[in-house]
Amino acid sequence: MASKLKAVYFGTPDFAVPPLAALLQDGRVEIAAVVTAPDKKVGRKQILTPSAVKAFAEKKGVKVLEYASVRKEGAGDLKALCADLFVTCAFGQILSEEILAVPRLYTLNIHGSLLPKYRGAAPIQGAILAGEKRTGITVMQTIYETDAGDMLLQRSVDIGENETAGELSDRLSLLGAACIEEAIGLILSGKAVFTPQDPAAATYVKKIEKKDALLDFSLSAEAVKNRVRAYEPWPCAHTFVGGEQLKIHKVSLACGKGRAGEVLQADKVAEIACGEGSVLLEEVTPQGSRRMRAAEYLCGKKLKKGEILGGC
RNA sequence: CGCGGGAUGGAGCAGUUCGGUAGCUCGUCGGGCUCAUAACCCGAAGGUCGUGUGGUUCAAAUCCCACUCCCGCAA
Repeated sequence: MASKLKAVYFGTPDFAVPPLAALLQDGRVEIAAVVTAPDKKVGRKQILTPSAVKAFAEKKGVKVLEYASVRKEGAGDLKALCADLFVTCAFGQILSEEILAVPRLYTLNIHGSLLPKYRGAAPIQGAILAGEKRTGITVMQTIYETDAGDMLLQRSVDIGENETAGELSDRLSLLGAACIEEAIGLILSGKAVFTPQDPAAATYVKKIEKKDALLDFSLSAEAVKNRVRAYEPWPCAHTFVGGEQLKIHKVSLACGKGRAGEVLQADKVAEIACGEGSVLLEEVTPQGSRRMRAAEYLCGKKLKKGEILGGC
């Protein structure tokens, strides 16, 4: 067998860990280095915390390169590694043409959607927001234009009716690991064929922001449910009850009628009217409290029938 | 020292401003009603009010001090 493929892995969050783990176990590949974002201050205590990928790589004894901007600082280091392959996965930074040209073979990206749909920073949330029943992983060339490179392979999965972005992300992450393995096989056997994306079918998903998670009950019940699923576990859909934030982790559909955001029932179940239909709150986190089931929340009598939720 | 909320029977909360008999909804248990029920009616049990054998006081869930744990914001 020929010498190992020398690869550099670019990734940052949890999603990028399983594919890295797969490559590290793969006898055909040698990971020369992992490139990730610098440690960030995290949590109430603002403790400097390494990225998930960095923590994993260090545990495995892999060389870690950290850059606030790999475009500006990393080109020299990366050239010196003489890599055959770059693999990017939820890296969070755009690579320059100069860096993309460094590896001897390809720069591949593992993307969490069925391209050309849901290009961009939040493909998993994008698919859920759109009410898709199916999504998947695409392995394609990383080019300067965001997620627009020619595709090497694609694998799809069903999206569960009640699946959250967090759950789907975990599954796709594992699928991504399998896909990159398969991609390595194709490359080594000389069977790699790259298919261009149809630019006309491309859609983009912007990065999710905290403010996106304030629920708008004038949308249809189904759209509200999709938002709740897409924003779980972060930034977590929420509304306001009596001036206090109420995070909403899980809802189910119902068919009540009322003004958008109106509390239709607050006795046995918490039913909120939407623009079309209604939703039953299933799991929530009141401000200053812990996550709880709707039935427990209702025991505290914080929610009153007829009240209008939303705004702040 | 980043800002803020919280800890009260098994669960979720009120009561703390202005100290004075431990309260609500739900659950549990017993009984009743019913063809039947997670529904309804009657009754009961269950709490060192986070910790300190802390301080003040005739008297502390409530005021003061210290500590522990949980959570939201911000990143």
